[in-house]
Amino acid sequence: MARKPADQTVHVDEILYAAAIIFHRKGYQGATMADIAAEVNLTAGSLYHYFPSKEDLLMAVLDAGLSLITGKVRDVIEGDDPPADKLRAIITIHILSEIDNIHIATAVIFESRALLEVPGVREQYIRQRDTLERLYRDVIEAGIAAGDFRAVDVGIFVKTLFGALNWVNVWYREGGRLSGAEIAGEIAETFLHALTPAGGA
Amino acid sequence: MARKPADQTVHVDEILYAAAIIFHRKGYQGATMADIAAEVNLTAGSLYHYFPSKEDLLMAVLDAGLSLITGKVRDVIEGDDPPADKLRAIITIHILSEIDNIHIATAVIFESRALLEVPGVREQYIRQRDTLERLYRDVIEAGIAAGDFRAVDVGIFVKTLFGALNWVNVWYREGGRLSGAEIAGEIAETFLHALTPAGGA
DNA sequence: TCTATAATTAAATATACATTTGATTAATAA
DNA sequence: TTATTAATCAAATGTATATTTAATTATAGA
Repeated sequence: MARKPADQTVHVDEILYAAAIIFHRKGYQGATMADIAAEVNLTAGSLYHYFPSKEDLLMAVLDAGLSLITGKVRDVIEGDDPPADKLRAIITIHILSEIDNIHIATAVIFESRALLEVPGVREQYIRQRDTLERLYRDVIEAGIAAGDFRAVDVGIFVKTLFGALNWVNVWYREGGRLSGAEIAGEIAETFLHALTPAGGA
Repeated sequence: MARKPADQTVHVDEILYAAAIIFHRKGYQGATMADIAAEVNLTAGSLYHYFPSKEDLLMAVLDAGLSLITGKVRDVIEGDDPPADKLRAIITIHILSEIDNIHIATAVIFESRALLEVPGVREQYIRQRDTLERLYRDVIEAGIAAGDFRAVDVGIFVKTLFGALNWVNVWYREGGRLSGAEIAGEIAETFLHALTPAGGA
């Protein structure tokens, strides 16, 4: 036994996804290379053919997760709908994307800390995270400027919103009382309401 | 060298606090008993004089954290102020307590996952968490019943709120732009606004 | 068909801990 | 004072696990 037939060969993306699953289940430090390998029917050593180290594997997962959400949010934000519509749309797509990629999304939230000490990686991660944050900030600032939103502290508001969005990964269960879309709608409504100017509808 | 003079002797609570610091810094799995011991000038083995295992140490930290917040919130909730005042007050005390005990609070949020597989502990933890959640639910339901709040989905709303509150631990830095009280005020305002009935002030 | 390369494995390396054990010394109670 | 107990340590134990190595086999291209 050595190289497997072509149709059983594993692809990098599958390993990345398997890693996300295991990181989600056991946390980065609790996950073993053997766990991850088993998820794709390989042995631990084989993973090194694809990733130079466990740390690199985590980096790849985090990068994939942040890029994914950022990409989706950015797609939705194009155009010139009013800020309220944009905000509702990005909150919705953000939540739906998370739920749809819950292993990767949860890894981003919980396991990024493990890399925050690795210099170089840290900056890269923070940059990516700030990029996403800025998309939200811009929409909210535009809404305030237009008088559509109440004048909140945008920095705090965005952190608050992100906390709420991230936390969805923690409590969401498939087949629960509400669908992902319903949850997204409810949460979007909460934050839209929070921005409604005094006296507004 | 063996037993230290009485005035240098370490107390259980100090170990618990040291553990919280290290768990916060490295995560439960990344923390070594030696790290924790070093924080109180002991050797790893000595910790077993106080806690039967690393897992028990984590349990103690989580328990302390949840009890702390629940206690503070419960204190504030007594009396019969209107729901809006109560909600503002508990959000505020919740955030201030977290910030004031950031190592323990962060451990509760990030490291409880490590114990969620240990049966017995899991139920205990979930029970404590639900107790806290119920305090919030009750206030919000009372507000809705009184017509002071808009009729949100209370389950989702509370999860959303908790996500936001928990996340404060992640981004809060001492000496930042705003004080803890200002942050708490801003966040409380956000959620109060979110509950304002349509047409209300 | 032959050859180079890619994918894979089993087994070896090396280390890093959690926990245990058996002393050793301070404090305290008798 | 003297025994008992509490607090501590250094050193052993044993295991778990990231990573490396050397071999093996499939695949694809010439």
